[in-house]
Order: sequence, then structure tokens, then C-alpha cells
Amino acid sequence: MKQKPTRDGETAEHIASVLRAEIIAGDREPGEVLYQEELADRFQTSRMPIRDSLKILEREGLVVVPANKSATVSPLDPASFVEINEMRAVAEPLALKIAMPELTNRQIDRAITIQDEAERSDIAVFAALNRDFHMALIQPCERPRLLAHIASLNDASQRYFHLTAVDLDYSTQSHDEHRALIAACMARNTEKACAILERHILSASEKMRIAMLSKA
Amino acid sequence: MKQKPTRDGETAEHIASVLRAEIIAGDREPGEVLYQEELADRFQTSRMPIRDSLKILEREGLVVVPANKSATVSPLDPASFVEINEMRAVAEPLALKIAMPELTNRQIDRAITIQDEAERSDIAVFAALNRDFHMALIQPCERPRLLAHIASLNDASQRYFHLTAVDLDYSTQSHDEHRALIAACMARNTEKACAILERHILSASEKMRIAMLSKA
DNA sequence: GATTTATCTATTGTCTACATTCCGTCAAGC
DNA sequence: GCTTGACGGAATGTAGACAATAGATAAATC
Repeated sequence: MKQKPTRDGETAEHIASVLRAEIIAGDREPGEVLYQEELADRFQTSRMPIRDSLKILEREGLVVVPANKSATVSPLDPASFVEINEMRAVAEPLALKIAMPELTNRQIDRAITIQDEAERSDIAVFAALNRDFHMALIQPCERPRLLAHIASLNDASQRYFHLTAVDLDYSTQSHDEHRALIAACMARNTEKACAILERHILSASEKMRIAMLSKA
Repeated sequence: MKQKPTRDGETAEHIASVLRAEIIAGDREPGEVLYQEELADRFQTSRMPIRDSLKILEREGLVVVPANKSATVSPLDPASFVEINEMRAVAEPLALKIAMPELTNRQIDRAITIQDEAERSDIAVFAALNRDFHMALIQPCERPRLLAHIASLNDASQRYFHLTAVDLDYSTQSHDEHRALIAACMARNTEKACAILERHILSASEKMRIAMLSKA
């Protein structure tokens, strides 16, 4: 029962991961101000590790940390959503292409399990499972930098799920595309799998962009 | 003559940029230990801003900062070099594709100027000009996240230039490819330009990888 | 009354001191 | 001789105090 490691050298990472989860889940509004002192109080620490964690999140694009001013949760805007998904649409197929020869049946099964659950879940969990599914298939690529990059993009992208009520229509299409992707992977058809993945990302992006605009 | 702003909220960024330049230029060996106190002494500041700057460089992949241990200049290894260039090979053509409609003749002229100088320079300057050339053509794409990503990859990639003596053969080929890229941009042939760019990055990567292996 | 300037408060940036961790060294035990 | 564990120095992690900044509010001037 390690309840309070007085110092582990990783408190900042821990705090960052808590805040990251909150921001991604939409628990914190875009533009919300993050006061160092307030967070220090909450996490029972000094402002120093808080500052570190805010810098980590800044790098991931989840918060904005202006010099000499308070940090804020970064805004959600259509342009940046489009940009993030343009980047995903080239990065994920690249990872998949590299991962494919290393991809085991066992790993595909894991992706199927995730997808099964995603189809039974409501939106809040769906967003997270959607991300897990995408990460599962590309994990074997053994490219740490690429994987971190993609994970970061997925986090950023996931924030937008809460803006647009994901309607039944989109969910169905998304599930179909995931199933098709799985099939292509099982057939070890790299080219087809990558093409499906790219189109899947771009079409989801486009659907949500339209939904965002019609709401705003 | 502002020689010592006691506090500007950006000292860490400044320090990071100095260290970044040193690491990229190869002035600091991979694996070299970076002591906080030593750097604090050098930059006439406390360890605090130093810590921040090391974290910044860590996010860019230029240094490694293990918990509770001293930071070191990140190692150079062929696998990570390949990874970086695989990522460049998809990110840069994407940026170029988006930038092309916005690309002005004036901006192409700037790229030409850079290329002219690169062809007259020795390797130390060449590495920097090579990066500037790549950034120049994609600048108009108006994708801050994508541009930052590419800039970071180019920094990381540039470090490897000093490992392999860039022989005449490669320089010539690189210059030819840059010229072809410029021509495609002037003709506003997006597809061709992107294809040239992708092949250029991958072939340069492959050449240097082989050079690295034969040296090690 | 509008506009500029001064002041005041809330918040961040940095410094110094101390706690903790890491790692090499050395002694003890097998 | 080799391994194990304790010790100590050197380096990092964190806390709390202080300095500097930004933004709002009040005061002064025209």
C-alpha cells in the first residue's frame, strides 16, 4: 500500500496523465484556466511538478502555456481538427504498413475484442475504445517515435468526439470500416489495409467536421 | 542593449535553443552527460530553467532525461534514423501538397536562393541549408502542428549528417533532386513534386544508412 | 467625460535550501 | 575470489520564499 511516495521523480508524468485524461474526456472545457496553485493544492504537491506537467501537456497540444500567464485548456477548432486528421491519415497507414509483417493472429484477435466491445458501448467509452483499436493494430511496428506521435494525435482527435454527437449513421459506418480493416489484416493484404485505414480516418474526419460546422 | 533581462519568462526556451543548435551541429557527442549545475553555471542561472530546457529538448528527442539521473545527449543509431526519415517521407509531401496552392513565386525564389548557396557550401553549412530548403517550400501550408512536427524531424535528421561524411556523389544527387523539385513547384505540378520529395527523402535516407553501417 | 497614468493584486518565474535517489566504493561473509 | 550489503559523495527532485509580470482598478489630468 504505497500511498504517498514522497518523491519518485515521476510525479509530473503522473499529474500530466491525470489531467490528460480529464481533458480528453471533455471534463475540462476548452479555454478553462489552469492555475498552478490550485492544481498544486489538489495534487498535494508544490507548483514545481505542476509546471512540468503543464509543459508536457503543452507539447501534446492539449494546453496552452503563455509566458507569464496562466495555462488554459487549448481550444477546439475545426481547422486544427482537420490538421490533426490529415496527419493521422498519413502516419497511421505508415505504421500499419511496417507493422503488418510482424502482426500476429493473437494481436488481431485483441483488436477484434476491442472492436466487439466498442460496438456495444455508448459514446463516452466508444471514443476511448476507438483509439485503442487504432493503436492495437500498429503496435508491432517497433517505431517508438512514430507510435508516440500517433498516440498524441489520437488523444487530440478524441477530444472532438464530445463536440459532435456521434450519430448512429457514423457509428455504423465506422464499425463497418473497422471490420473491413480487420479482414484485410487477417488476409495480410498490406496495401488494401492501408488504403482502408486512410479512407477511414479521412471520412470520419470529414463527417465530424461537417457536424461541427452545422452546430456552430 | 538589453544584456540581461532579469526575467522574461522565456529563458528556458533560449537555453534550449542554444543547446539544440550545439547538439544538431554535432558539437556535443551522443551520450554526453549534461549536468544541470554545470549548465546553470554556464548560463548564469539556477538549475530550474535548465531543467525546463532539458525537458524541451527531451520532447524533441535530442536528449534523454531519465528520472533521478543526469540527462544525456540522445544516442545516434541507424534504427532511429530510419524511423525519422520514414516519418519525414510521409509528413513533408503532405505539407507540400497542402502548401502548393498557396505557394507564391516569391517563395519559390527564396528556396532557389537557399539552394544556390547550399551548392556552394561545405558540409557544416550544407546541413543547415538543406533543412532550410525543405522548410521553405512547405511553409505556406498553414498547419502549425504539422510544420512543428516536420521541423523537429528535420532537426533530429540533421544530426546524422555529421556521422557520414557526405561524399560528393550524394551531394550531387541531392542537388539534382532539389532542382527537380523546384521545377515541379514552378510548374505547379503537385503530384510530381510530392513524388520527387518522397523519393528524395527516402533515397537520401538509404544512402546515409548504408554509409553509417559501413563505418560502424 | 474621456484618456492617460499610477497603483494594487493575483499569478507566474526563479532562486535557494533541503530531501531523496543513484552509483561507485569498500568491507564483510561465504 | 566472488558476491552481497552498507556507506558516502554527487546529482537530481521538491518545497517554500521572493521577484517580476500582467491585468484590473483607481486616480489624476486635460
